[in-house]
Amino acid sequence: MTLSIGQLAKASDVKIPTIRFYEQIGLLPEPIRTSNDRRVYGQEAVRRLAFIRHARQLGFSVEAIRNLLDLSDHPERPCGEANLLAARQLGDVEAKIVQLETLRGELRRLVQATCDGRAADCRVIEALAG
Amino acid sequence: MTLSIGQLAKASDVKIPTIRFYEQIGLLPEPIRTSNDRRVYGQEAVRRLAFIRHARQLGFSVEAIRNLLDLSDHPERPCGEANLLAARQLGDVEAKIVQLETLRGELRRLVQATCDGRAADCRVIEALAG
DNA sequence: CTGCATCCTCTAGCCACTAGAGGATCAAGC
DNA sequence: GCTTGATCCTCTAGTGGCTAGAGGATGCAG
Repeated sequence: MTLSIGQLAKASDVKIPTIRFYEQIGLLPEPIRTSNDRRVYGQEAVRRLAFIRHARQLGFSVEAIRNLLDLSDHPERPCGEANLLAARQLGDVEAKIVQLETLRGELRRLVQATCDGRAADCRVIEALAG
Repeated sequence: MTLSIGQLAKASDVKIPTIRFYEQIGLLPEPIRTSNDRRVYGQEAVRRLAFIRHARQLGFSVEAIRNLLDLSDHPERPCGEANLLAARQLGDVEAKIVQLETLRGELRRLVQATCDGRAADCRVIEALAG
C-alpha cells in the first residue's frame, strides 16, 4: 500500500511542506515518483516520520535526529551515542526549566506590582527601567 | 559625557551589532554622528538599552518591547497595556514550563532506559521509533 | 467539461540576532 | 611622519526549523 504525500502527511501528522523540507535536508530519503513527478511513499516513510516527529517533540535538534536516525539505520553499531544525545537533551531541558523558573519569579513580582495609573507611575515600566 | 558605540556596548552589555540592529528596527533612536559618521550616544541610550536588555532577558518579544518603550516614552498614557503584556508574558512562561516538565519526564524515562548494547537493541532508539 | 483538490518547484519570510567582507578612521608609540 | 592595531562604518548572508505564497500542472467527481 503506497501513499501520496498528502496521505503521508495525514498518517504521520506532519505537514506536507515539512515533509518536503525533511527530504531536502536529508532526514527523509528521496521517494520514488510517479510518471508525473508525484512522490510515492511506503510504510517505512510513516515510521521514519513518526520517529522524527517524536524526537522533535522531545526537543531534539535536526542534527541530533540525523545521528539518531543514522544509528537506527545501522543496528550493528554501538548505541552509546544515542544515550549521550538523550542525556544531553535532558540536561538542556532541565537547564531551560531552571532558567524559566527564575524568569517566572521575576515576572510574578512584575505582575503583582501592576498598577492602574498612568505610565509615569507604572511599576512594570519602572521595574524594567531600573 | 558622550559614548562611542563600543563604549555603549560595554556600558550596557549589549554587543555592537545588536545595538545597530536595534537602531535598524527602531527600538533605539538614530543617534547623532561625528563628522566621520561615527555614532555618538548619551546616557539616555544606556538607560534605554538597559530597559531593552532586561525585557529581552524576561523573554518579551521585540514587538512587546516596542510597546513598553512607547509607554515609557509617553508617561501620560494609561499603563494598562504594560500590565497586560506582563501578564501575558507570565502566562507564556508558565505554559512553557509545564510543557518542558512533561518533556523532562519523557526524557528521564528515555535516559533511564539507556543500554550498552548495539543500536539494534537500543531502548532510546526503540522508544523514539515506537 | 467544469471546478476544485492535490500536487509540483521555487523563492521569500519568520525571529532575534550573528558573522564576515571590505574598507575608513583613530590613537599611540617610535 | 609612519606604522600598527583597535575601532568604526555599511552591506550582505547565515542561523534553525519551518511556513507561506506564487505560478503552474495534474487528478478526480459530478
